[in-house]
Amino acid sequence: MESIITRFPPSPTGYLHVGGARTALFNWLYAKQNNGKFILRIEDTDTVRSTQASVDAIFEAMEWLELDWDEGPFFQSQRFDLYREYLQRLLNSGDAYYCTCTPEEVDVMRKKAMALGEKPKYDGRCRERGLLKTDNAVIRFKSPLKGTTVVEDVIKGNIVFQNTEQDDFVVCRSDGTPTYNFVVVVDDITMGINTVIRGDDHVMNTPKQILLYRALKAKLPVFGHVPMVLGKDKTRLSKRHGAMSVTAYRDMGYLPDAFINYLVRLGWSHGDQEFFTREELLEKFNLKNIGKSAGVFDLDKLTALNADHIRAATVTQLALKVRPFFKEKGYDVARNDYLEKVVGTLHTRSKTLVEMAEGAHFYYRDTVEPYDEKAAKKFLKPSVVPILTSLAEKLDAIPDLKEKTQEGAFKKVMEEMGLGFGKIAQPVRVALTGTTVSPGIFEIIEVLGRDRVMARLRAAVEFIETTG
RNA sequence: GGUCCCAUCGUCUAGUGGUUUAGGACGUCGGCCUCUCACGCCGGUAACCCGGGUUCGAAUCCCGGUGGGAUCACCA
Repeated sequence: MESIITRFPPSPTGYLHVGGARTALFNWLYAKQNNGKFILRIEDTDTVRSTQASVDAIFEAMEWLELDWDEGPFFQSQRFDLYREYLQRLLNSGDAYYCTCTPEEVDVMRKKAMALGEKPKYDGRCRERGLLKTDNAVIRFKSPLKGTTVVEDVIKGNIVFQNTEQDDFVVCRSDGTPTYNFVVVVDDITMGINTVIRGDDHVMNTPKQILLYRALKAKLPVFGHVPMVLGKDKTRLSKRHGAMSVTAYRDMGYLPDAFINYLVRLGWSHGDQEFFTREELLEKFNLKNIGKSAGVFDLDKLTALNADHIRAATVTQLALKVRPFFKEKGYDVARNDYLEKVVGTLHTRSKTLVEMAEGAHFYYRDTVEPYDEKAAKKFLKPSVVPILTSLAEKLDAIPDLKEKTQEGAFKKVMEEMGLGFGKIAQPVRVALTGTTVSPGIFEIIEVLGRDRVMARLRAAVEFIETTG
């Protein structure tokens, strides 16, 4: 069997968005799991809208998602000679012709057809005129006048198009540049692409492309059109729905593996399984189980999945991923062993890396003040001064301040004061972290270390005495 | 408007004629656990778009309707 060759062909007119990332992912998974090739091709024939910044943004996003390509990136803007050659073939075989109608004239044809209640299209008036090349001529493809063109879609099944619906579309503009449907076909043929997985929005292009394949006497690839990703209001995902750029999700603290897990699961299933590692995806992904209907992008579900992936990761892996977020917050990340300890306490309680960075704040501040106003009001009252001073004393007497060794100190204070653990832990938590929400008290004390624990306990007492 | 696609809980989905009082996950609600918040655990809520067929039997097959989406360029 010939090996699978897929491609991802973004046009560099913006960042890589969610829908694009998903088709890239499907192509990548399918190629990789079949020991095939995944090719990256930049469709930059629209020189006006294409930018280098967009090309860079696409690379950046692909890198974050860890989608590597085996060939390319190819740039269509550098392949014009090839397109010209194929254009000539079409002309030579009589499958294309020059047309001198101006855009305005074609527009009139469309309007006229529309007025008659017909489908707006070019009427083919230059089709048999045998025109030669002139300055403002375009080249049109000679579309069959009858019959049907069938798209055999591996996801949607057979889709039948009447050829009468097709008009003689332009394959080469009057300025000599080739158009999209033509270059795609030439590229896919010459790059040996045999599997085309792309968005739903391309189905209407497919019959045109099939006609081109036939005229060029090339073998058809397997087509698979994946449904769109929609926003909450069921319309095409756009800026209104929040972040479009894939890298925005990186910046919001999502793990790439969680993100691809979510993207694949949106529209594809493997029974009831929700959580997939990258390796599992590579193993289990298939075209057959891709659904036919569009899916709504749901941030809550992504977040839940992200939490699962965070929990499944090791502390070492997480430390590596969260590092940039800590840096961003101004935390000193030089000491990796400390960072890992911090991450260890936040591991199962963070849904995103951003959340983790926020939760780590108190570990990296010299002082915990100013306290959260409500927390201080509720827990840092004169009545807790004896608790804090007594606990400080007892903790200080413990030579090795580990999670396990602290219990005795707390017990003694509980007995002395005749209070439950909760009554003691909360004020201590506020004293050590500044808030009422944090990891467990014992963990915090161990990670913070004796000096800072003592200083913060003392500071809290001082705070109570000066404000109280 | 023409053409094309789609249609199971709010959302992602399982389900391919009977094993289904339609299952799971996210969300949501309630409870338990507990040093706070989470996590975890337990439980509740909630769906086969409508109408006709086919069949002993339909979420599953067929037709029609409705609804949603895509696309109609010398853009990709």
